[in-house]
This record gives sequence, structure tokens and C-alpha cells, in this order.
Amino acid sequence: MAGTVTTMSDELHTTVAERLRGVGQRYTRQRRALVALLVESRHPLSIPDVLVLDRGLAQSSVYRNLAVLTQAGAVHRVVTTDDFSRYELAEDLTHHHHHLICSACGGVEDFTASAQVERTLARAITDVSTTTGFTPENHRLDLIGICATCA
Amino acid sequence: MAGTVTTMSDELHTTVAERLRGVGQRYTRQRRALVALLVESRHPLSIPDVLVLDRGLAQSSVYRNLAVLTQAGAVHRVVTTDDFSRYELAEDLTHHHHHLICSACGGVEDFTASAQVERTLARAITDVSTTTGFTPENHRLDLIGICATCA
DNA sequence: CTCAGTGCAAAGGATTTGCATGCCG
DNA sequence: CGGCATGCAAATCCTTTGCACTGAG
Repeated sequence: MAGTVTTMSDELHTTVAERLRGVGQRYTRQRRALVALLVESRHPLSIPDVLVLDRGLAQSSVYRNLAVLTQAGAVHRVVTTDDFSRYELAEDLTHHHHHLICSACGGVEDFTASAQVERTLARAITDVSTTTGFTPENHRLDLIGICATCA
Repeated sequence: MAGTVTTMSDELHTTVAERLRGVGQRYTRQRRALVALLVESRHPLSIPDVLVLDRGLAQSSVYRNLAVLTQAGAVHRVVTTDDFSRYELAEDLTHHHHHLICSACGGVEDFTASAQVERTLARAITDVSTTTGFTPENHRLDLIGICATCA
């Protein structure tokens, strides 16, 4: 299994490196570390999360590097209801999914919707873009509620 | 028309007053003013928006009163991608809708999805609650993209 | 040697809070 | 009168920025 994971990560890292090059940025050790953390985590991470998971990182550098990775399109920023931004790998590096946001603790978990749901959504989205002057780039379907831990 | 609006507002204000009482809060003049602003606006308002629309309001009181109204379940806080929280009337005081969030300016507009989309979503949501330990209270379907003004 | 990346500390900015005053009940 | 609501200003806290240092090419 370790072998498989390594292979996946290698591909991923290559892609991330390309995207960073695309915006004139290097793929440094710390940026690799951040991507690795995001790969391992099954939910978006806040900066405090990251700092706890890897004590060797400076807060300001984490902020800066996540901003760089976001600009490069390798990482996506997730906004919840609490005071912390969270970060996850860009969907095209992982898979399309949605979020379960706990209104009690602000935590986020991922979930995947059925193909039918996604098809319906896609249709609705094209409808909107033809009806209004708005150009959709992305959609987010979040369920707000109480997570198993807080219940 | 003025008459009609007044009637609608009266009902609304009564409901808001009840909800405030429910959490041991009064429906003061300033809270009325805030609700009135939210009724008139076709999209969620940020605190700066509110302060511009009504120069007589103190910033801290607006924050406080919107927090109170939110607690009472009369107002809902909307998080976008920029630094400002926005506020709108609770959906059960208006109607169920979704948001078009501009990734360029952070602005928000409302849109309504078709009944079929909502039906599909509802089914997906019950699926999730049975599959996971998560208890959904609400869902949000936001389209991220570029608004007509920024395009 | 050059220049981007990093860490530390200070600054920035939205939001919250303390406290004195005013007003509704 | 009593207590919550309000306004002003100061404090908070996430996030950003300035600056000197380090390391890769």
C-alpha cells in the first residue's frame, strides 16, 4: 500500500510543481509538506490545524505558501462559519465533492453526491448562466448541520 | 403599493418580534431599522453596506444587533470569499433561495432554483443523514463565478 | 552572487468588548 | 427606578506585511 500511495503522491506532486511553475513559483520543501498534509487529511485544514500537525512550520510562511498554492490552482480555500479559513487540495487533483459543515464547531467533512444529483446541478447551473449575466466557474453545495461529534 | 408593503412588513415585524422575545430580546428601533434594510435589499448586506445605507447607526451596535437577530433566527449570516460577512433575512421569513457569489468583488446576488433541483437536493440530503452521523439543518448551494458587473 | 523562500515580530483590519449614558418598560 | 440598548473607544484575533537571514541555482 505504501508503494501505491507513493505513486499517487508522485503524480500529484508533479502536477502541483507544474502549476507552481505556471505562476512563476518553485515547489519548495515546505510547500511539499503542506501538500502532503492536505493529501493525508480527509477534510480541509485550518492554519492552526496545520501548525499543530507540523510544528516545524512558521505561521506566516504557512499563510504565504497556502496563498501561493491557491494562486497556482493547486489548493482551494474553504470558508466555513467560524473564524478560520480552511484549505484543501483543488478538486481536479482529488475528486469533486461537497462539505458537511458543523454549525456547532465549524468543522468540515467531505462527502460525495450521487451522479444524478451532480447531473441535476449541472443543468441548473447552465440555466442560471443563460438566464442571468453571471458566469459560473464553480459550485459549492454544503450541508450545514451538527456533526456526529457535537450531536 | 405603499400599503401592500406596509402590510407585508407588519407581518414580518411581528414574526421577528416573536422570535426576539423567544430569546429574551426586545425589538428595538434600531433592530427594526436593520430588518427594514434587509427587507428592501435584494441581496445580503455587509456591515459597511449597512452603515452607508443608514448613517445614523453605530458600527458596534450594528454588529451586536445583527448577532442578536441571528441568534433569534430572524437573520442569517452569509460567508463569501472576501473579508466581510453579509446578512440576510432568514429564509423562512422570505423564501428559499441560493447565492451567486462573485469571486472578483465578493458581491452576492440571490437566485432561485427549480423545484426539480430542490427535490433532487432534498433527496440527496436525506441520503447523507442516513449514511453518516451528520444531522443536516440547512443546505447552501452557491455558484462561484464572475458577476455581470465584473465581467 | 542573486534572488526567492523563510522566520520573527510588528502592523492591518474586521469584529468584539468595556464602560458610561440614554431610553423603554 | 431598573435594566437593557446604544455609542465611543479600546481590545481581540485572524491574517498580512516588513525586514533580515538562509539556501538553492
